[in-house]
Amino acid sequence: MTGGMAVADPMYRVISDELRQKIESGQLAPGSQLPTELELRDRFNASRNTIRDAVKTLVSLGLVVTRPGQGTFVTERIDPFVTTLSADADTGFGGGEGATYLSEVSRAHRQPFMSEPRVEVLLATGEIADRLRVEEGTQLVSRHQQRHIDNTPWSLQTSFYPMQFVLDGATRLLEAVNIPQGAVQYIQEILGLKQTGYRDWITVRAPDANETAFFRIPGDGRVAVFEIFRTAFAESGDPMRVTVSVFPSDRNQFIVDVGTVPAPQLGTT
Amino acid sequence: MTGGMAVADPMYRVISDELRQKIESGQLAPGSQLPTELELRDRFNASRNTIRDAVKTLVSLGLVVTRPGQGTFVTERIDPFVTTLSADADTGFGGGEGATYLSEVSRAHRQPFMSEPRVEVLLATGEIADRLRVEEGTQLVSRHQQRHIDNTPWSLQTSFYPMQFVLDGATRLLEAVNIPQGAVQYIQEILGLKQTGYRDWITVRAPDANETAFFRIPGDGRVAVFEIFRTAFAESGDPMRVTVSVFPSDRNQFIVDVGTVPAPQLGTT
DNA sequence: GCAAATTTGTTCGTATGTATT
DNA sequence: CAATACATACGAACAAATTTG
Repeated sequence: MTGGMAVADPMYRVISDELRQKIESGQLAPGSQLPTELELRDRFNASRNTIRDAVKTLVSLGLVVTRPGQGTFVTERIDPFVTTLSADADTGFGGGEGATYLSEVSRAHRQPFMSEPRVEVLLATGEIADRLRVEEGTQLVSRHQQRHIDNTPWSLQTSFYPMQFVLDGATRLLEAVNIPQGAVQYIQEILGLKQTGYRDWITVRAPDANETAFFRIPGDGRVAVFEIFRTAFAESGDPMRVTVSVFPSDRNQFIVDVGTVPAPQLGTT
Repeated sequence: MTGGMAVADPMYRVISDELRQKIESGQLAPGSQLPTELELRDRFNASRNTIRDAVKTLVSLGLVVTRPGQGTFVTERIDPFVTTLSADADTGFGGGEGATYLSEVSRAHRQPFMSEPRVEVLLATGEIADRLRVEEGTQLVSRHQQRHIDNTPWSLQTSFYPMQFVLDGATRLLEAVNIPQGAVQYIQEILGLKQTGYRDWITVRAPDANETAFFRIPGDGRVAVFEIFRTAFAESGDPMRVTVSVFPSDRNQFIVDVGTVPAPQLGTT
């Protein structure tokens, strides 16, 4: 342990701290414009590059956004969409997916939109094979969808099913069309395979290039994404489906109810 | 729409993309050192500042870490700790807290450590008052704990109880000592108030100054934190406790089980 | 519709500070 | 103490996006 006196913070940090304090105290309101870089340069008696370093840390913290040709603005919070992961445990239908997804969103007075699926046949790779408990190289059907709410890109979802389901008669899994009653219900109707539960595995990571483009978030990883692996189980205890959903963390929150919980109060924080 | 030809990416982006590809393809293994800034400057025929911009975007993406005096290294993944939020629904005890926390961690062959609590009496503020459904300004007891695993800082946890619980006899809530059987159990024993369920509200945000210091994560928001609000409900349906837990997203993942789910396979992704 | 002004983005050069080996 | 490597800071020039006159 060296103890000793603290060294002075670098100048860009002092500047960003002062601006940060002004933002977090509300002195600089959300949506309002910061002084321009040249104004800040004069005000703090620093070079423009040092000002830019200070502003960059604020950008990194998600406190401000910069717009070329316009200026730097205090971030406006997006009204978050809240997904209940533990919805409808009895029916085996999960929160935030398929048929339940649409009704959940409508309930919050928002306009949902779900793209037609992109369907592929592919070979199981490490992570997916692992979760589905099949051999690597097993043939799978993947159904990929983009989901929007109020014209804002909201999530990317890909479900993986064993190709065997199709061979056994669930041919609509291969059609690039939404399944009205939901794939879970469809599989039960055709194959008699009932989903009795699921496990959600929640992680957070930096977005890849596809995700930054679709969600329109910065390409430098400042906005992380949730990646939720949902493994659905049949009565036998075997996995019957894996769904991978990606949500930008700046506009998504999740709820998990355990035990007896009163109905949520809409509009509550 | 202007259509038109795509303009060339800036140089620092071209450089970071090339390095990124080398890292993600495994050509640069985790833990290995990148060429120094001066070497990269010569290799890419750019200025050192431009190289630094490229490296900064990699840092921002969490792909590399820089160490002054040493060099730049490919990030090594931390073996994540996985918390089951839906644990023990029957008993009303939640995953990842108090008594269950210790046993859950031990099960994974890790060494847990929980600090003695810092206890405070304070007035309910907006967010907490809202979730506890009490008036702003109501007196609350807060119990704050730091939790480590294998000497790595793991989470910060603060629980809020109505001060009335203490007045009604649950005086140990005010003592800055761990409650062996857990506060939930203690409250039930003393007050006969049974926790019948809880709601977890999962968000992700940039860490504040305290959190960056405790978790030893960079102060610029590159590593986000989970913030999980757990509102616990009594039989009456009224909230009896709010617990706020903060976890760095680089070393934590969460599981939610809904319906019938087979036991987890340890060591599985 | 266009040109000028404004504002942020990229790139270079240079010098000095700080941490580690 | 010296060498190495990243961190901070300044100055300068030009590019690209946007707004304004």
